Amino acid sequence: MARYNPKDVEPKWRARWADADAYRTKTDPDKPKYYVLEMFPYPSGRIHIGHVRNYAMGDVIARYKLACGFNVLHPMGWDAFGMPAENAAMQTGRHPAEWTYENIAAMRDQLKGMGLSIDWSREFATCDPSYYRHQQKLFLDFWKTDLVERRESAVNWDPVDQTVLANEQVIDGKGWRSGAVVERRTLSQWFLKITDKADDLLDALDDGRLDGWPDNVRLMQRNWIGKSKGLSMTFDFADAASALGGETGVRVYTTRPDTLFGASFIALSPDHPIAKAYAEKDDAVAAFIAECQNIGTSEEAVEKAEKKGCRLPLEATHPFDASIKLPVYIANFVLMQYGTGAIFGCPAHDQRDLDFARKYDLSVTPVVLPKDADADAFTIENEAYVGPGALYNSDFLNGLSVEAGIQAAIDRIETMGSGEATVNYRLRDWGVSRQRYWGCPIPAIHCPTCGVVPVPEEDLPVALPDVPAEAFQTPGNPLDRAEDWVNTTCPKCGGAARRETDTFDTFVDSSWYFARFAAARDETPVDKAEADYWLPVDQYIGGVEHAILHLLYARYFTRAMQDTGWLSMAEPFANLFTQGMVTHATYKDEAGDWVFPEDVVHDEKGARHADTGAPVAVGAIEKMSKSKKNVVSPEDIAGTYGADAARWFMLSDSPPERDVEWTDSGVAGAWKLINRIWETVDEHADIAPLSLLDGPAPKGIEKDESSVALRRITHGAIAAITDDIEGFRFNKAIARLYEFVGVLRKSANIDNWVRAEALSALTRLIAPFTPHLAEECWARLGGEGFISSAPWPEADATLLKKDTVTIGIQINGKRRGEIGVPADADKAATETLALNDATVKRHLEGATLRKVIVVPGKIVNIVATPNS
RNA sequence: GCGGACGUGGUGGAAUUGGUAGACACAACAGACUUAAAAUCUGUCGAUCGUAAGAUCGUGCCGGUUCAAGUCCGGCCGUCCGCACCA
Repeated sequence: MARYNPKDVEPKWRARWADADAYRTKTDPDKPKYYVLEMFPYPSGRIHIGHVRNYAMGDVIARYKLACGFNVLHPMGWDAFGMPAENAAMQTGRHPAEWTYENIAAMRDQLKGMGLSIDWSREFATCDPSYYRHQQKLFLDFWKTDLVERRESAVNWDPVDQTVLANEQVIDGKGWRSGAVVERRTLSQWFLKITDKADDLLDALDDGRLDGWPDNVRLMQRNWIGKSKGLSMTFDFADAASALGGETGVRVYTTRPDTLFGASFIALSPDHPIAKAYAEKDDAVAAFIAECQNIGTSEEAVEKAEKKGCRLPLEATHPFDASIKLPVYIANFVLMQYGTGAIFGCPAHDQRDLDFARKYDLSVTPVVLPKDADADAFTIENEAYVGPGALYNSDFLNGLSVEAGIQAAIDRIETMGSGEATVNYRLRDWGVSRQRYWGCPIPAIHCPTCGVVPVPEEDLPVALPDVPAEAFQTPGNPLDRAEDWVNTTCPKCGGAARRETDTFDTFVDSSWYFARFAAARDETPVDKAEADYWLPVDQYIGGVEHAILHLLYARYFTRAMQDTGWLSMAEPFANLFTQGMVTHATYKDEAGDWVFPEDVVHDEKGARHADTGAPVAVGAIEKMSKSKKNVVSPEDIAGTYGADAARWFMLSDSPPERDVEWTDSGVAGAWKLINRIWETVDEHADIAPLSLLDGPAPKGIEKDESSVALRRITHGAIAAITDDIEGFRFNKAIARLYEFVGVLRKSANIDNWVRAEALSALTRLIAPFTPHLAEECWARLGGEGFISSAPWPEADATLLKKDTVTIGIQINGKRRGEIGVPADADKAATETLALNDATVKRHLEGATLRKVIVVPGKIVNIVATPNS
């Protein structure tokens, strides 16, 4: 008997699948479709064990649905634009395109080595001009449809690298790469008006359209959109004539208009136009604003920053009581981007306002009285009261609840004409401009005469100019310096003009790739009829780290494509599964440098370096990352044990949504099982081939106990594993397979037909997990064609019913034994059987029976009290 | 600070609606085979007591509901994730 050798077997089957074009998908309106998609990878260089987990999960679903008779689409491509390619260009002097396409080639080979059922004919990279030209077309359509806006916006500017940085790239107020202090600059940027769709993006989270999404992702999106209902209102200036900036009052936004009588100051954002007007006339104000801008936008900075303000020579009149004058400050904690960029401060009921009021010695008037509190004794010390209660100190609002007070205050302000109920979102419009070379060029032209003009469609694509690799050694965007490319003529007036040199945020690239996979056409972004057949994606699988941005942008983009007539649905992903990360222990040597796990040995003295013997510190178990060196190469594993073993291990033990720690012993366990299956199949191939199943079941097997027992196990396994795959419980499906194999190996004297039935089922059940092994087993058993085209096994319901069941017996809630009862025994019969059980009798001696609770098929609980 | 998830043997984890806690696997230990080792196979494996039958305890901690709680409720403790000066 030959030992199973994946090094020969796996490439053989992959070659045969490829020759037969086994996973090529065609649109077929007569068949039900199923679109499985895993988030496409960034071509960083090598595939990572996390990719193996992600794509193995998708492949299980794809192969399972294929076996169930669905027309399955399971494509793959590359999210290929982005910063790492430019960083590599800076470090290695290689052109981003060269680096990227080389990585793609290497990773494609690796992925193919996993034996995934992917339709490779649909592959593309987002950096292919044949992809991004359509993205440019979509953008032009969005522009025409008023989904796009050009607007000034503050950005983090790195003065050394001369580029815009994302917030995540600003560390302690400094550029992550250059270390230079980041400046805030205002640039004209392109925006997609996602806030216009905020309500629908929010509604869809709860109205059933996204029932196939995990609750936590929906919640994160809800919080991110952050809808709040409140009041926008104007506080008039007491001496409007002397106010700078040409305004007679200031507009504020509040969600707590019920606390208006507790107002003690007005605060403006340092970026507020009125603040800026004063800064021009007053150096102290200008200095304060400059100081605020230096704090930076990072979270830590914001958290530590003390509340500070700068008093303006200005007072506002209280709308409900003209005798109350409120001082106006510029305050560092007020954000220009949210609401109106100005607030009224009510220190008693807002912690920030209270901190500010204490610092500047402003009045603190409580206006909400907690239930059971005494109005005379209730005071605010250093903690604002934000809970419910009854309004007081509040004139016409007195006695109302917070909710009723909010409404009453809004009504009064609206009647007075000085404000109106307003909805605000935390979500901001999506700035898509990046001052980068390696991205999709934004198809716009700047003309000194005509302004910003769209590139005519017939001129698409606006292809990236071929700049030399050395261009990346100079700070700044190489596109700015590509004079031949930048200088062009205006499509409107024909005069000299310049191209837009910003490229799209790479999130744009990944916001519609799923549609392109399904319905690509050379001349249009998608074919609508084909997109209607395939979309939405039935099962989308990826990391939870994309729970907010990518998924929200893709949802927005689908709506925008609906508005522009390219698609006919709003939601791109019907079902979403977020899988956990693959983690591994980290190691550091005495110098504090990371050490690869393969260089670490464990002995009685602890962890040491394999070569030097120097002690190594064992660090936290973390997500595998190159920088921490805690990576395991999938190629090594596949080389030793085969792709099937790697896939099997990645899916066993841990629930798919949870993080899994990589261990070497785990893969060895997978390898053992693969061999056991092969041996079992090989031993039976001649005596129990699949051809036996062409004939009818032998007479009398329904009376043969061991045959019936094995058939029950076979059909029980089919039912349970099917259910587990449907529910993404791959770890449980695998546990079931272990059990099934264990029983089958010990089935020596059972009828061959019954064993052939079990082997047929087993082979088809493992096919989604270990496709190469399954094909080899299928062929060995004499199966016809690929197992990938064999139908999924069906469980025989009559074999799932049990004749007798074992149920537990409790006495006073404690388990005292178990009995076998007929499966259809009623309560009375079960109770009689239980009470006649010897153990039960023994326990009931000297006690009085009080009550017997029977849950048929599950448990009997006998309540008794001792006689004393 | 706000929102959410989770906490079960030495380990990963099962127990889907309250109903026999610990399936399946890893590690460990013992045995078989072997000159030996590896591989493979067999067995043991929550804790305590007991030769055994069995008994008692046991799902982060404290309390509650119930005939019955890992599961439900209240209060703590801990870990992880998301958001974070959002008015």
